[in-house]
Amino acid sequence: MIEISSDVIRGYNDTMILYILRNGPSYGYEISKSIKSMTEGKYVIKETTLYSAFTRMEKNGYVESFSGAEDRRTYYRITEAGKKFYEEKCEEWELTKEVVEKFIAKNEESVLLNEE
Amino acid sequence: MIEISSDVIRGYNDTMILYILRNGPSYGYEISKSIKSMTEGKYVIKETTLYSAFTRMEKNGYVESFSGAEDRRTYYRITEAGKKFYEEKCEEWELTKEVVEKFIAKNEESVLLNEE
DNA sequence: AGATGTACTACGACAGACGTTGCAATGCCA
DNA sequence: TGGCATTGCAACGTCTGTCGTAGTACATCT
Repeated sequence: MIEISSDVIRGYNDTMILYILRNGPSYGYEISKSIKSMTEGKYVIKETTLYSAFTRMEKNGYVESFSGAEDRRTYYRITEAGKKFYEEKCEEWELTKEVVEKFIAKNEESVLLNEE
Repeated sequence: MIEISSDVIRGYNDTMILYILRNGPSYGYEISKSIKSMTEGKYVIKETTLYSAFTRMEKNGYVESFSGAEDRRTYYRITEAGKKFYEEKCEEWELTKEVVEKFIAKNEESVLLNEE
């Protein structure tokens, strides 16, 4: 069973969270459920990772927190800076993907190309 | 100018190095040149990152080092364990890509889908 | 009453990346 | 011949995001 290494996702947890918040405010537990269902259970964010991402992003001005009126939850809303950051991350991802894929062998093809 | 964040590549530096070593033994400086040219300068691995990757991978048994007969370089050769590790990383990458891409908006399309 | 789910916080450890520095040999150009 | 760039590597310490562990508290279900 192959698992996603957190080292890759590292730095993209924020992006995932912001993606969800672009559809409206949400809170920790709901976001973690969203991520799990969107990835069909392939990726489940750790609670500590999630909440530390909130504090980091709030400090950076990418999200704002507010208390729910009827419940004890802490909601988060994406800011303009957060949207901008998200879009930059999307562009960065395209570049990263392009770079990494040059080093990925797809099913045994062309092992001996010896490019340089 | 968008730059690749090291947080994404984190954990894939080893994979890149192993990819190159699959074509035969090499040494630090040559590998860094290869990575740079293969990515058309889009990614340049830091020296410290490279050499610390060598020691880590040697400790893990993914590479073996030996001294060049004619020069003062330290060469590295990929081991069977290294090849196996590399192939696992390739599979992991496919999965990671699939997961991350669910959270990437490609050029303003479908911002309001609200999937859940 | 106890288990499970919801919702969040605090603390500390770990590992990979990276900045900085240092050093030594070589090549080259002026 | 002097100086500078390039090659090639090692040691040190710092930073940051992730994650393990633990704890709190309330709600609901059995």
